[in-house]
Amino acid sequence: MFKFVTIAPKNQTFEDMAMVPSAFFPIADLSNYTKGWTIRVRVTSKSGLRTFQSKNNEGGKVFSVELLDCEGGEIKASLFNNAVDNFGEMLQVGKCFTFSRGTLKVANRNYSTLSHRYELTFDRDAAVTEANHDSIIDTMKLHICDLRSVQAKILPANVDLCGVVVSFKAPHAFTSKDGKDLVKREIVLADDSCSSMEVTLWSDRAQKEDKEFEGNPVMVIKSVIVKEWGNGRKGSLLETGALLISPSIPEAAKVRQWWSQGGSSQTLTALSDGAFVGGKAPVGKSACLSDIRVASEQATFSEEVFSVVCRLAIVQTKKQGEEQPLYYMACMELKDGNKLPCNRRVDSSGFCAVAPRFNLRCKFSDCEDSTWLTTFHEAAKGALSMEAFELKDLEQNREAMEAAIRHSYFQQPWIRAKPDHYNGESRTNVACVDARPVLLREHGRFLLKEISDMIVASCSSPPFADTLGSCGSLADPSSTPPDCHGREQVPDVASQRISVFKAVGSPTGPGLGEHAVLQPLDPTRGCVPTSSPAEMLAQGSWLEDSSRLAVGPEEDITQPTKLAVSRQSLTDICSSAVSALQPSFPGSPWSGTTEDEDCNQELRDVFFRANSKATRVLETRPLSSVSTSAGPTPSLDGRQSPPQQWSPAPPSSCVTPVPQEQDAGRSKAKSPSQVRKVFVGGIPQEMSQDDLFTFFSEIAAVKKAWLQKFNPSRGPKDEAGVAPSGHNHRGFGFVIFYDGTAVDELIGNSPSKFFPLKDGRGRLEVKRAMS
DNA sequence: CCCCCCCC
Repeated sequence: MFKFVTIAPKNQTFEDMAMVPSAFFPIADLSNYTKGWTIRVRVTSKSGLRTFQSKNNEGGKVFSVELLDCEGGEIKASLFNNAVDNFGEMLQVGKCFTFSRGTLKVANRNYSTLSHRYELTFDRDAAVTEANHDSIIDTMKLHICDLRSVQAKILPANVDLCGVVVSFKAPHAFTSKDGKDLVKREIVLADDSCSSMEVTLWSDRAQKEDKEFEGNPVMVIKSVIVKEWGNGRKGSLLETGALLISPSIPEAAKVRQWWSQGGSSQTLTALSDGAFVGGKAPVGKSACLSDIRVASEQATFSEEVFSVVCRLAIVQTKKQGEEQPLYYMACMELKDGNKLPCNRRVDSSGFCAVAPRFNLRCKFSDCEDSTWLTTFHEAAKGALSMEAFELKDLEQNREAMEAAIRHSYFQQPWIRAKPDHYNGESRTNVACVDARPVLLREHGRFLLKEISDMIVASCSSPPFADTLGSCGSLADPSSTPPDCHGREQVPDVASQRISVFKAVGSPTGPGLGEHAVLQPLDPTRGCVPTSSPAEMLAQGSWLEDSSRLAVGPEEDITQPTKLAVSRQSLTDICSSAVSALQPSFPGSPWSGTTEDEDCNQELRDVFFRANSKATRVLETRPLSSVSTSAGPTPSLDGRQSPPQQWSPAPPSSCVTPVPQEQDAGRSKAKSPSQVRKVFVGGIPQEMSQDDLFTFFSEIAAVKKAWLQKFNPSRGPKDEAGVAPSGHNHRGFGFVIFYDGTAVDELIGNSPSKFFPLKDGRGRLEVKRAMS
C-alpha cells in the first residue's frame, strides 16, 4: 500500500556515510522512558508562530517543527516561550541540528501528522545547536499513496500524493467565518491508479504563479488531509506539508510516464464530486439503520455520514420514570468573529437573550432495525416538524407536551446520521445531524432503479440459488408450501404474477413489523393502495414501512406463507419505494399531478418487466424474529389470515386492522441484529475480513462480517489500527446473518460451538453476540 | 502550556 520514498540530499559523500550516528539517539526509539538523549536531525517543516493565553492567564508563544533523523525517524517538536526566543530564528527548514533537553509526551493524534507515538516539547532548558554534517539525513520522507487507495481510507486520512495536475483554478482570496483572510487554490491531481482528486492549496502555495501549474506538471504533496466532501473526497494540503513541483523521484517519473503514454486520454475515476443535493453537510451514503449500528459497533474514526429514509418511532420523554428535558434554554447572543448564536445553556436568570433549543434522544426505525440517535435542535426540528417554542408554550402541561411529540411519531424523515466524535475519540453514540422531508420523487426513482437492477441480477444469476439454499437449510421442509420449490424447476411464465406486499405491524413493538401480516396488493395499478399513516393509527395499527416486493405466482401469496429468506437488499429497496410512490401519501409531490401518473408508470414498468422474465423473488427476512420456522405466518390472534382476493381493493379496506400488540413496549426483546449476530473467536491473524465472510457464507447467508481491530486511539497512530507487533486484528470478530435461524442452527442452545479451519490451523469459536 | 488543518 505505502511506497516508501526518501529524498537524499545531493553530494552525499563516503565520509558522511561512514559517520557513525551512534552518539545520537534514534528518533524512532524515543519514548518517555528515554533519558539523557540527544538527537541529530533535519528540520523538514516549520509552523508559524502562535501566541496564546494560557489558563493561568499568562501569555505564551509556540511554534512547532517536524524533525527527521538519518534512520528515517520522524517526530514533531513544539518550542515554547524561551525556546522560541533562543532558537526561533535559527531553526529553518532544510537545516540540521542537534536537540536535547526536551520533554517527551504522548502525541495528540489530532494535531500531529507523523506516526510517532510521542512528541517533543522544548522550553527554557532546551539545547539546540546547528549541525554541519547533515548530508546523511534525507531532506524529506514521503509515504506516497496512490489515489485509488485514498478512496478506501478511513477518514480523515493524512496522505502524501504524487500526481499530475490535470486542472487548476485561479487563486481565490476570501475571509473565513472566523475572520481570517485566506487564499486558496484548488487543483485536481491524477495518478496512474487512474483516479483523480481535488486538493486545496493555501496561502503562498496557492499564490504560486499559474505557469507553475500549467502543462500538467507532476507534483508531490506531502501531508494532505483527506475528508468527505459532498458526495466524494477532497484533500487539503496542511501548513506543515510540502509541495514539490516536478521532483526527481521515481514516483514522479512513473506518473509522468503513465500520463504521457496514454494516461492523459484515459477515463479517470473522480474521488471528488462537490455536488450537493442541498444543505451544507455531506449527503452521506445511502444506508439502512443496521449499517449505522454496525458502524457504531466498530468504533472507528470514520467520519462517514449515513443517509437513511426511516421513521421517527419514539422520542425519549422519560428515562427510568423520570421526565426528561426535551429542550434547554440557550444563549442567542452572536459569537464574536462569526455570526452564529453561541447556543450555550444559560440559567433561569438568563443574562442574555434566550430561546428554547431541542435536545432529544429519538428512536428511528426502518425496515430492518431501530436505533436511538442523539438529535439536537436543527435535526429535531426536522424530525418532529415542530419548533422548540411550540413545545415550550406547553411547559405548564407535561402531558400536552408529550402528546405534541407523539403527534410526530411515524413521520418519515430523511435523516443523516454520523458517529459522534469527542476530542477525536470515537464514541458509540451516533447523532442525527439533519432531518428533512424525503425527496419523494428522487428517492422513489432511486429505489426503482435498485428494484430494476435486482430483478436483472436475479434473472441473470441462477434464480434463487441462494434462496433455495437458505430455504433448504433454514426452513422446516414439512411446513414449506409444496409448490414453493416445485415451481422453480419449470417456470410457467404466463402464470407468474407479481405481488406487492406490505407488512402491517404495530409501531410500538421491538423491531417494528414483527407479527406482520401480509397483504397482497394490487400490482396492476403499479402502486399500493393504502391508508395514510394517520388512518392507520386511528385503526390502532400502522402500515409499517417494511413493505416487501414479492414476485411470484399468485397462489404462493394468497396463502399468507412465511416466505423464504433471500436477498437482503430486496428488503432495503422496498422499505420506502412504495410509500415514496404512493399518490395518496400526504404531502407527496406527486399527489394530484401528472407526475403522479408518471411515477406509477415507472413502477408498472419495473413490475411488468420483472413479470415478463418470470422472476420469482421471495421475501427476504423472517417477518417475525420471534417465530422463525417456515410455514404460515400467524396473524396476531393466532389464526391464519384468510386467502386474499386478487383484486384492487379500495384504499381503506386493503389493510387488515391489527390490534395493538399486547406486549407493546417490552424492553428486553433483542433487536433484529442481535438475534442474527455471533461472536467469533480464535481467528488467526492471516484470516482477513473477507475470509471470515466467506467462511460463514458457506454455512448461511451472511449480511456483514468484520474483524475487531485494535483501537487506534490506544496505540501508535496507525489508521488501519494495526498493533505494533504487526497484528492485524484482535483475534476475534462478529458476523451478522440475514436470518436469526442461522444462529440457532449454528449454536443451538450451547454456549459456543467450534468450527475447524480447513487448513488445519486451529478452529473458530462461535458464540451468540452479547449485544 | 497550543493548534484543533482553514473555504466552498
